[in-house]
Amino acid sequence: MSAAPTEAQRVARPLRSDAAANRERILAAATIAVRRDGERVPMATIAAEAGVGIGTLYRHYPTRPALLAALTVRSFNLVLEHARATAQSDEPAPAALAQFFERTIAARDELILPLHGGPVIHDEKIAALQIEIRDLLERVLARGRRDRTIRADATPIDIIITGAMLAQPLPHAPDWDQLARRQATIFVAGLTATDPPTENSGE
Amino acid sequence: MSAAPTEAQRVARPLRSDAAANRERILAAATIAVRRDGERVPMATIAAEAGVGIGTLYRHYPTRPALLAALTVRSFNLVLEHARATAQSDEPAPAALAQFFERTIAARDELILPLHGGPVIHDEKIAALQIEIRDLLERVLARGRRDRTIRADATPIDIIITGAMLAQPLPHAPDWDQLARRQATIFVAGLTATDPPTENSGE
DNA sequence: GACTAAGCGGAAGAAATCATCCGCTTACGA
DNA sequence: TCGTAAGCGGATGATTTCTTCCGCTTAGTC
Repeated sequence: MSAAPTEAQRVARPLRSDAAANRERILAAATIAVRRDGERVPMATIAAEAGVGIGTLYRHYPTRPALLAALTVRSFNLVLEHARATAQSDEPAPAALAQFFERTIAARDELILPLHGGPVIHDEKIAALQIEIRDLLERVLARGRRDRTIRADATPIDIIITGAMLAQPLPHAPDWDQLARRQATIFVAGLTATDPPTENSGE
Repeated sequence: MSAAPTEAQRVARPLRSDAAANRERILAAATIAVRRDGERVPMATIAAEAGVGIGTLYRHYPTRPALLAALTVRSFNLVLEHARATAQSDEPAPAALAQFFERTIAARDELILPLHGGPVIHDEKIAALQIEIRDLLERVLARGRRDRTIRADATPIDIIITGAMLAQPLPHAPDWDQLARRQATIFVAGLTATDPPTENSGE
């Protein structure tokens, strides 16, 4: 035991450069393939399109769920950055949220978000990211509620779900970009508080 | 040729009663299975859950796309009924659209709508149904535009896409019902014209 | 009740996909 | 430059899934 390098040393060893590059190519190819063919796209297809052998793919991601989890983590990390920018924005809350949707739409080619049916991915990292995103968005919504620019019943989940929907691959709609932007605009308009809530009794 | 029954006679022959019942069970089981496991759920699973042999499944729907097309046709037919009811409603346009979404959410366990990624289904019947639904919704929107209750840039595609999103299976959200209804409410609020458009110049 | 064509079911061969294993190659530290 | 451990790749056996085929059953008819 004492002769071996410590755990920390072994864990800290960085990937060899070719391995790191391959990992990146696999993630990029997998993102495209999954968006195009769905989450059951054959592993061999992903490997071929990444330009690596099937063995290499399986070494980096030993199972399909592991690969899908990696794609999802990467996607939520991107969304998290957007949420951070949104939370730090000085704009009024509705404009900040509109920017959040706009960023999500712009980045949608990179995003694999588990909205569609299929096996759910259980992963601690993903759960943690979701919570962090939720909290950031809640902060924006709370600010909007305080200055009466956001309706009282809106929750961060509403924002996340709508964002995920806007990021879905929609093969049939060539003008999906324009469509998505209008959907976002309409939704943000709906989030905006219509009236100062003088009438306090909910239904 | 002259000795054989005419085409019309053969085409018109109704299904034997057990065959009709099996077809119905297959469609019901397939709807549940596809919503639960995704569109690549094994045909054998569907057959088993329908309580029929695999051979029976394949006779009714000789390929997976044929089965998926049947599910989609059935779903769009349901949506078409909702669209008809919406078009005939005397309510103001926003309330009528809210009802449309409410009906879609209530029926979502029956709906297989091709929003998620995966192979697109090309089918004449489906295309025709989509057009019919679109035209009905356009009528409602036009009415709303005329009396200034619906924003000018909303299109029927916006309504259909949002409806399809609300009908998606979302495995992780146990309170998806409540969530979906709030999403619909927010979206309808966004559809509502904010101001009489006295200011006519666009941005 | 008996006949017949429609329909059923599931065994089985074909095809696709998964996931491993190990000999070869290469990055990188000395 | 050399040594070596990390990494690569694809052939391959196992597994899953597809789809056909045909003998048996049954609804509908006379």
